[in-house]
Amino acid sequence: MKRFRVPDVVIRRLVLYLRILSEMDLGEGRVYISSQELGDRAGVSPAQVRKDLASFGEFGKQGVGYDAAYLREEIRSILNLHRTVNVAIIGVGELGTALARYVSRRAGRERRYPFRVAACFDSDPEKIDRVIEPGIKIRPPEELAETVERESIDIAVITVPAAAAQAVADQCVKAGVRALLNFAPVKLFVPENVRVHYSDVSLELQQLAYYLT
Amino acid sequence: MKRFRVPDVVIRRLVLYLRILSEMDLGEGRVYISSQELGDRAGVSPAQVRKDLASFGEFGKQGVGYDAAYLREEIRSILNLHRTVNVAIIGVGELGTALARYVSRRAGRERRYPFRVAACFDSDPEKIDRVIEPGIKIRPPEELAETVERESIDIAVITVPAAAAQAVADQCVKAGVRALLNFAPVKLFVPENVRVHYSDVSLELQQLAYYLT
DNA sequence: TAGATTGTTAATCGATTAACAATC
DNA sequence: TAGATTGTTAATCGATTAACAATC
Repeated sequence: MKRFRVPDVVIRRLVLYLRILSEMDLGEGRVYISSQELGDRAGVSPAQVRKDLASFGEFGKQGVGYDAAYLREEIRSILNLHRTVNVAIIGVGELGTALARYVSRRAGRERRYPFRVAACFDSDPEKIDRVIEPGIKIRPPEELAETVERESIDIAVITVPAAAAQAVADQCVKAGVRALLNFAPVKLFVPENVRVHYSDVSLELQQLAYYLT
Repeated sequence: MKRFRVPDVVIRRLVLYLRILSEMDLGEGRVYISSQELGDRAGVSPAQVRKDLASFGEFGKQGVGYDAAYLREEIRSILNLHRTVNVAIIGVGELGTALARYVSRRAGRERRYPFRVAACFDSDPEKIDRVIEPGIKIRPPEELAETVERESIDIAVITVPAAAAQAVADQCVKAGVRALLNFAPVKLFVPENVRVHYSDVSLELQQLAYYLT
């Protein structure tokens, strides 16, 4: 599978499909879902659904549709969600705290939620050793490199002030982290083998403002 | 300006250009910036920059570039950011609180930041009347409609649990809100004259997981 | 003037949609 | 079998890039 490079936007929709399949109640027997229905629920065309899935293999039966439970597990595999994904949160302000708790609580609740908050960091000496959630203690930035190594950190979530974000990103990259989720309102410059996603409230608000009136 | 429909992705980049121009130090005299430099800083090609701007008019001088301060104000106008944009936050858990404080503090600090947290809502009776930031008191959901009207709410930020998000969106739409920023991990179905943007941490983490290995 | 950079058109690239043979 | 739906190819659509005349 994945003979060719698959566009980002396809991966994004795969996550949506997985979510829909995970929320479906698959009580008794085999449940099939058509590209039409999956598309309706995800807000995309049936052709899009079929094409997206076809990037990775043949998962359906003509005339019948897709076995929901089977497709769900196939997508989980494609997305690397069958193993634990270790996350570090850098910057434990209000947002960082909220995210750390959200992710760790959800992991505690849902058996299939693969993300684990493996570490949290803050540069404020006052906060070091504070426990923000059972099992999650705030560490100082000096311990970043060794922790990334020891805990096999896969993704660093950056929730520090904008002015500090690039330096934090540099440290993460140096420590070997290959995926960043940046909440600071700045573009991060990283080597091309490192992937950065952004979550930027101010940007969203500013974009939405355009569509007013 | 805006003779034709401008793609969403252009508006998104306009926000980036605005941010870069706003962060530039425009001390003395006229400062010019070329599409090359603006593009470098925003991470897009110079041709892209010129084409994006050309959707709205002619802002540059051949052989010279763009007057940074002038372009900044033009983009601000295009994006509707010259007037106050009123925001309501629905759901004042940890994330909602963090966002309310972030936006209102930034508005207090930056003279040109146009967003105002005009109201906050939560359905928990315990939280009603609690003040989360000077001038921002939590209101009960029953007051949503009248508040949207009275405060001219432009954008509703939805930070309620996933199970409640669609109902909240319906209420917002009914109350006349035309733009939503949804943090709950669900697709919202709204009339087509209402715009929804999403900020979805779990989705981003799941998408990033794909690129590991 | 000469050099630089815009605004714009044409060419390219890539993603979405339509359509239908294959087949369950 | 007949009806339904997939997987896939071709057609369409739209966005990005390249190139260059206009012009500061």
